[in-house]
Amino acid sequence: MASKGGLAIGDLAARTGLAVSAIRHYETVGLIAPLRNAGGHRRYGRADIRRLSFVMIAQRLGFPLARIAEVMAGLPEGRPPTREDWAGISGAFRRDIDARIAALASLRDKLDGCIGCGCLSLDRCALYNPADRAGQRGSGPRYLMGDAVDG
Amino acid sequence: MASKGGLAIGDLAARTGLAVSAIRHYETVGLIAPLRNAGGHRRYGRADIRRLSFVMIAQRLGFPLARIAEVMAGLPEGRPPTREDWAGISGAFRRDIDARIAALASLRDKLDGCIGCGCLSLDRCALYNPADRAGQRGSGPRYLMGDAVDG
DNA sequence: GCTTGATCTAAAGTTAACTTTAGAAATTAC
DNA sequence: GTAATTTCTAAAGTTAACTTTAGATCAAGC
Repeated sequence: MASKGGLAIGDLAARTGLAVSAIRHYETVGLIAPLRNAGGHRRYGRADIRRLSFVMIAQRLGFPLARIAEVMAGLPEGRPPTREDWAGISGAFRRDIDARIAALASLRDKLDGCIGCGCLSLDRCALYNPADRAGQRGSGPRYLMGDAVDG
Repeated sequence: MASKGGLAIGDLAARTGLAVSAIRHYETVGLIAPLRNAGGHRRYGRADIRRLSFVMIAQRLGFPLARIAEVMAGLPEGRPPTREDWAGISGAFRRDIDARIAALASLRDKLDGCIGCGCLSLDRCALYNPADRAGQRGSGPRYLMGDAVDG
C-alpha cells in the first residue's frame, strides 16, 4: 500500500467497507475527486475517508447520492473541512429528517383511521388527499420516506 | 365504459388516478388478477379498486411492491375482503412504520452527536455501529467495519 | 525480471417500478 | 358500418446506485 502518496483505492475500500466499484462510482457522480499518481492510479487522502463516511451516513438516512453531492458541494475546496463545515451541511439533513419523521407519523395515524373505519375509498380517505401527494413524477424507482424496508 | 361486466382498465385508471401501464404492471407482479371478457380485455370489479387503494397507501408508506404483494396474499381468495381483513394486514405495516420512525429518530440523534463532536470516524462513531445496520441488501461482499482507522 | 495481484477504462448487466413504443385486434361513437 | 378510441402483448427504455466483465496496464513480491 502506498502510504506517502496517499491511499490506493483498495486501501480506501478496506477502511470504509465500501466496494472498489462503489468508490469509483461515487467519483463519477462527483462525491470525491482523488489525485492520480504517475501510472494513472487514484490516490486518496485522509479527508476522503471522512467524505465517504458522511456519504454512507447520509445514505443510511435515505438521501439519494445526487442530494448528498449537492449538500457536500458546500464543503471547502482548498482546505480540509473542519468540524464546523460538517456541522453546517448536516444541518440541512437534520431538517429533512425531521420532516420525514413527521410525514411518516402522520401517514401512520391516517392509516389507522382509514383502515379502522373501513373507508379505503378514493373520495373520502385522508390518505388520498391530493395536497399530501408530493412530487410523484418520472420513471425509475421512487424514493419514499424512511429507510429501506426489508421483508 | 362496460359497467355490467366490470370496469375496463381505463375506467379503473380514471378512478384510482393510476396510469393504465401501472395497473398492468401491478398485475404482472401479482397484485391484482382481473377477469377477461370475450375479446381478451381486462375487466375489474369493485374489490379491485380497494386493492389498488391499499397498494397506493402502502407505497406511500415506503413499502416495495414485493412486500405489499406478500402481505396482500393474506387476503381471502373467494370472497371480497371485509374491513377486518384489511385491518389485519395493515397491522403488519403499522409495526413496520413504527420501527422505521424509531430508527429514523435514533439516526437523527446520533447524527447530531457525531457531527457535533466531530468524530465522523469509523472506529468510534455510533452511526457505524454494525448492530444498527439492518438491511444491507444487494450482492457483493460487504465488510463489517470495525477496524480502527483514524482518530 | 518475471509473475502475481491491483487498478485502469468503458460498456453492459441488475433491481425496482414503471413508461414508451409498435403493431394488431377489440370496442365505442356517430 | 366506418372512423376513432381503447386495449392487447411484448419488448425496450428510464433512473438510481451499483456490480460485473473484458482487455489492458501498473505495481509489488521474490
